[in-house]
Amino acid sequence: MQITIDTEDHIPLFAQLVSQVKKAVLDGKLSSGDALPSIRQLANDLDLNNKTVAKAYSLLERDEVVQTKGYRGTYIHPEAKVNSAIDLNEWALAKLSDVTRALREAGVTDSEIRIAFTKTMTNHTHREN
Amino acid sequence: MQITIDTEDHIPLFAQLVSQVKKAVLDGKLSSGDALPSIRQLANDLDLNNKTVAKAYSLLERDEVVQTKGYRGTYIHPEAKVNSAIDLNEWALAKLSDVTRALREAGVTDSEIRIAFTKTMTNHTHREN
DNA sequence: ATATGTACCCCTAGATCAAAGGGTACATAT
DNA sequence: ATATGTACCCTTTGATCTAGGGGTACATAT
Repeated sequence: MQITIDTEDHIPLFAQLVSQVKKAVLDGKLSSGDALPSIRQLANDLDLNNKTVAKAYSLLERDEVVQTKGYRGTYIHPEAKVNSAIDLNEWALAKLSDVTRALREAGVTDSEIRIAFTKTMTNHTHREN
Repeated sequence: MQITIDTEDHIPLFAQLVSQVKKAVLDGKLSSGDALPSIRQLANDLDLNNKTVAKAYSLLERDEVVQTKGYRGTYIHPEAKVNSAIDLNEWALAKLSDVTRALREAGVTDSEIRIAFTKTMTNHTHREN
């Protein structure tokens, strides 16, 4: 498969990787069971840092577009085609948009909304990347 | 009425003002129709900036704890006692907490939640303080 | 030995924001 | 003239976040 990264682009590198893999799946250029290059391999080829590629891969795994088989490498997920069409982030955006609109209509200040938001994010026993 | 401000406290000055006025209303020390000191007057007494006091007053007005009558000054709102018990910010906190919990359970990253949040806040044609 | 994904630690460079203050100006009414 | 709330302008301080990188280590299996 072909992956091109534009370092000049304003879109984060890991995000470019993620969407390119998803696009390749939707276009049929990658299908269930296909092997992806290893993290270190791809990082080397594209002249990216390991962690940038690792981040993209872990996001793809969470979206079930990719399956990691430990030391055996990373492969396209059986349900990849379906899952590539689902955009978790857009759903999150919609959900948050609903709430903030309701809060604003109730007279809550933007500033207050932000403060309440960061409070929920810091209190809520955080881990994650 | 008595208002004491603790500059050393981690709680914002305007927030201290707001909660002290609400508390005074709940305790019956201030009741409907009572006049509050003017913004400039109170700022001078407490050695605060005008804008800090003005911010507190405008929040109190939004919460309908206080009523501003233009050049005639600021007075306690008829419904002040009821409205002093309502905490808009806690409600906002609860609402946001619900959504972020749902998003997290769906596998959305904290980072992604934050990004989606700021997107809703910036896109949504903002004004406000 | 070597390669796999993964999990930590630290760091930098930007951006954005809250809180508070400083200043100036305005219409309104006394 | 004076006082009222209000609406702008701009600034500083400190905090927090993203994206990205650097490094090191680990268990697993070939």
